[in-house]
This record gives sequence, structure tokens and C-alpha cells, in this order.
Amino acid sequence: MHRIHFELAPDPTTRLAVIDTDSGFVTVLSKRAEAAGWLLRTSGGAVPPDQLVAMKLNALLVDPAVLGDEAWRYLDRVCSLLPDLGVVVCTGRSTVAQRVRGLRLGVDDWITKPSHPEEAIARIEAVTRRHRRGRHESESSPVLAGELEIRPDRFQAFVSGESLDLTRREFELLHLLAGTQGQVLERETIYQRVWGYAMAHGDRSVDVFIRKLRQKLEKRSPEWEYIHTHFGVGYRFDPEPSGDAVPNTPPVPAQASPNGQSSQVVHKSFTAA
Amino acid sequence: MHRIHFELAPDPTTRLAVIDTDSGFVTVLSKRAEAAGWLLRTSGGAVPPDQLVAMKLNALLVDPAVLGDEAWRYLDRVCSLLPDLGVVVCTGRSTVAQRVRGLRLGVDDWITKPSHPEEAIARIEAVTRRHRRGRHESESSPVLAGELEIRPDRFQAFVSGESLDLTRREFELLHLLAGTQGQVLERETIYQRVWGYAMAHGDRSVDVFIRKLRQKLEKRSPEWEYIHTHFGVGYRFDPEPSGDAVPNTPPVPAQASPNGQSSQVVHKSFTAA
DNA sequence: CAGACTTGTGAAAAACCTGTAAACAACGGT
DNA sequence: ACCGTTGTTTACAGGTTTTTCACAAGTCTG
Repeated sequence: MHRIHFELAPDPTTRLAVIDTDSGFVTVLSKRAEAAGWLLRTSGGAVPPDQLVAMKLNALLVDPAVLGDEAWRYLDRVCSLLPDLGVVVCTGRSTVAQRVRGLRLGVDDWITKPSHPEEAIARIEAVTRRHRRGRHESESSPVLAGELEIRPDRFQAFVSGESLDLTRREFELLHLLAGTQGQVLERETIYQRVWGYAMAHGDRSVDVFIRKLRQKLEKRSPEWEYIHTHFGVGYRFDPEPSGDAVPNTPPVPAQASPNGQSSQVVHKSFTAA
Repeated sequence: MHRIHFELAPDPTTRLAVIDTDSGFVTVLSKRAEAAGWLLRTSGGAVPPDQLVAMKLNALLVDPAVLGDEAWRYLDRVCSLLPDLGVVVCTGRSTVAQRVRGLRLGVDDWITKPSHPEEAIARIEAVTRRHRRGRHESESSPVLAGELEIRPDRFQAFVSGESLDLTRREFELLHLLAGTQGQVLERETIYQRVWGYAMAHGDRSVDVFIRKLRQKLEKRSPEWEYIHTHFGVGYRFDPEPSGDAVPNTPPVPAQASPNGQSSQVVHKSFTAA
């Protein structure tokens, strides 16, 4: 009655990197990964974390033995820089203490060589599985918000047919925000989701892009307010007609989203009911 | 200037269920779990999935050996019914095929007995960590208390739709308190959980914030008392309609919550002048 | 009841955040 | 190599929030 059925979702192919020198193991693994349609990169030594970022990986399989002394530091850096990356350690003998240390650091699974490639694959899958969940809902369907039309297929947003001329980052930020309408998103979260890796302390990129977005939104849709600032927290996307009477246009009655006004909304301008 | 800062999320304590008959293992595990401040339930046999749901678990540790023939079916049902639950299998001998089958089914980790409890804990941690990340970070389900509606997704609390205008810390303090309704929390505990690090001797921040909270609560919900002082101990959150006749509203009789008061409740009565 | 502590309060000081603009670096195409 | 575009970093001004303090008020102990 019960039948295993594989995900046939075409979109999210798993992107895996393997750092190991055990060529036999790597070869077999490659075959299996290829068969599964994964994208795979292998390396015989440590790969700089920023390169890992650029690869947009889903998972990393690593034998710390090839990293030498730097192993722990490396694992730590990778895990904290890429919290969404599934990290699986696969190595020879190891003590309980080492495994616990690794897992605490952020490693997701720790397997022992010799290991059956099939099991390694299955564990990588298990580690990767969570992430995809609930992600691919709004990939390419247009989103409407206020006067905006957000079209993922074009990487662009429009107001009555006119493009906002968003750059890629701007678009992705807007898309993310619009997809979580009503929720306050913290900067870390935003950065993590748009940039793909952990935000460095003191980074202001998010703020800067928010400003750019607001400018472009304002230019094409001056009567609406889209992005609200929550002091000490982050931003919330919630289109609402602003009280800024724009000369010719009668204020849109519009159902405001059911906002129980939230905290310290900085850009608040309220219609005189 | 890199500063370690711990998650200040109102610590969602891990809720773990263990299904196993190996009393030695379970006992040791319990101790560890308790030390870590987890909530733990153990059972010697299969627990119906709907009960698992009711327990609001974060993780499940199970030895399929105690499930008999039903094991696979059970695992399958649990994994597909509770995709957000971290499932760790811990059992004696097993074949690669079995492990692969389990992992494909949705099991997140599969460890082999005899297993060091510390490692089991670490793996459970790893699995829940991943799950929490994949999910929308914060417990975003609203909490109701008295007239209050606390909405983590907005970092804000409302009374009949009106925001209390809490700042971030105020909100987090309130959220913490509301999450431990009825319990008296010591200042150190509060500080630790909200601020994320140990309180310096003589620090009055908690008191100050409690005052701010009380003010804002009072402003929007004058007929209720939410925060009670326990002299020499700390504070307790427990919404109760106050006897203070608010002009128009007849005093609510209301059962006080069943508190085994341990210390003196300072009843705040405000002088009309 | 006095003395020793604890907690409530209000206000000032210090720390922190955000908007903004402009410099700087990285990239892609010619 | 040059140039325009995009993305990142830095600096600063103006607000907000958090912390700190001194003192008043309240609670417990003996």
C-alpha cells in the first residue's frame, strides 16, 4: 500500500558540493548524484566560504580530515555564514566528543566512513528536505499589492503597465516583502533570504535597498505607502493608500488591510478617516 | 567589534517525546534533557499521531523495535502527518537499506544503539535547529491573555485592534511573561531570557521595563491587571480583571486564576490622586 | 517600630537605529 | 581599458530606545 515516491518537482535541483580526497567514494557518490539529477561540485581542499555562497548550495558534504588544523574553524565559519546550508560531515574514526562538537557547531549530520554511498545520499536528502518545504509556492505567479503588479517571470514590478526599473536585488527584496505581507521581517531574516547568507554585524545593505525601493515605488505610485519601518526590528510590507492627497486623484477608499497598527511605524501618515 | 549575541527569541524550549523501552537509555536521556531545560515525555509504545500533534512536539526519538510490525507504517504516518516534527530513530542493528528507507520516508536522523546520550541529544538538537530555521523563525501564533492579543509576527500587542506601541524589548518582555503565564519569574531569569546574557548585579532594567509595560497596558486595558509583583522574588504574569471600578463597567466577579501563591503579591492599588 | 532591603518612579545620559547621501568597489559590455 | 550600471560601505544628522541614577515608597525582620 505504501509506495515510495520521489519528489518529481522539477525546479529545485539539489546543489551539492563535496570536499573530500577519497576518490573512490567521491566517484561513486558522483554517479549517484548525477543519476538523481543533482548538480555537484567536488574539491580536494577547503573552499572559501564566499565561494560556497556564490555556488548557491543546498548541501555540503565534507571530510574534515582534508582540512587539517583549520577543520573546526572552517566548519564553524561555514555553518554560521550559511545557516541554510545543509552540512554533512563524513569522516573516518571520530569520537563522541568530536561528533557532538561538530553537531553543536551547526553540522547537520555526521556519518562515518566507510559509508554506503546510498546512505550518504539519503542523509543529504534528509538534511536538504526541510528547506525546500513551503518555498516554492509563489515562484512565478504574479503578485498584486496596492497598485503594484509584481511579475517574477520578468524580475520586475509594474504600476499600470509601467515598469519600476528595479534592479535584481531591488526586485528580490520587493518580492520577498510582498510575499510576506503583513509580517514584520527582521533585517537578518531579510538579508538571509535575499542575499542567501548571514548578515555581518553592522551591515546596512538592507536599509539602503529599502530606501531605493521606496524611491522607485514613490515615483510610480506616489499615493501609496508600501514599506513600513518597525523601529528596532525591521520592515513590514503592507500597501495602504497614503493621506498625501495627490492633487487630482480622489483618495482611494480601499479596504485597508486589517492592520491593527503596529509598533512605532515610522512612516506613518494617516488618512483623516 | 564583534559581539557574541545569543538568540533573544523567547526561548522556545524544546519539546521532545521518546518512544523506547530501553529504560537505562531513557533514564540517562531524561536527565540530560532535563538539564537542558527541555520538556520531555516518554512512552513504551506507539503514541497515536494525533496525540503527538497535541503535544506540540519539536522532536521525536523513537526505537522502531518497540513498534513491531507497524514500525514502517507508523514512521510513515508520523512523518507525513507532522512534517515539521524532527524525527530521530535510535535502534540496534540495522541495515543500510533500512536506514535509507527510513530517511527517505521522512526520518531526519538515524542513530545506532548503543549510543552515547550526549550524541543523541546533540543530534536531536541539530534536527530541531534545522526545523526551526526552515520554519518562520519565530513562533508566529498569536497569544491571547485577558483583553490582550500578542502577535509575534508583528512584534506587537493589541487590545481590540489598537496597538500598545511597544518597543522591541517591551514586546519581548511581555511575550516572555505571557508565555509563562502563572509562573513567577525571577529577575535573573527574565533578564537572561530577554536580554540574552547574564544580568549584572544591581541592574534595574527589568524593573524599569516592567513599569513601562504596566503603563502601556494600563493605558489600553485599564480594567485588567496583568503583571504581579512577588516581593523578593520577581514577577508573575496573570491577567485578571481588577476590582478597581472603572466608572462605567460593573466589576467582573471572575475567578482568580488558581495560583498556589508562594510569596506575597503586592496588590497594586492606584490612588486616585 | 526602627533598620535593612526591595521595588516604583521620573528624568537625564548614553547607546542605539534609521534615513540619507555620497564615496567606493565590482561587474559587464563595448 | 573605458564607461555606465549595480551593489556595498561609510559617514553623519536626527530621532528613539535603553540604561543609569537618585530618591520615594513599600515590605520584611527582629
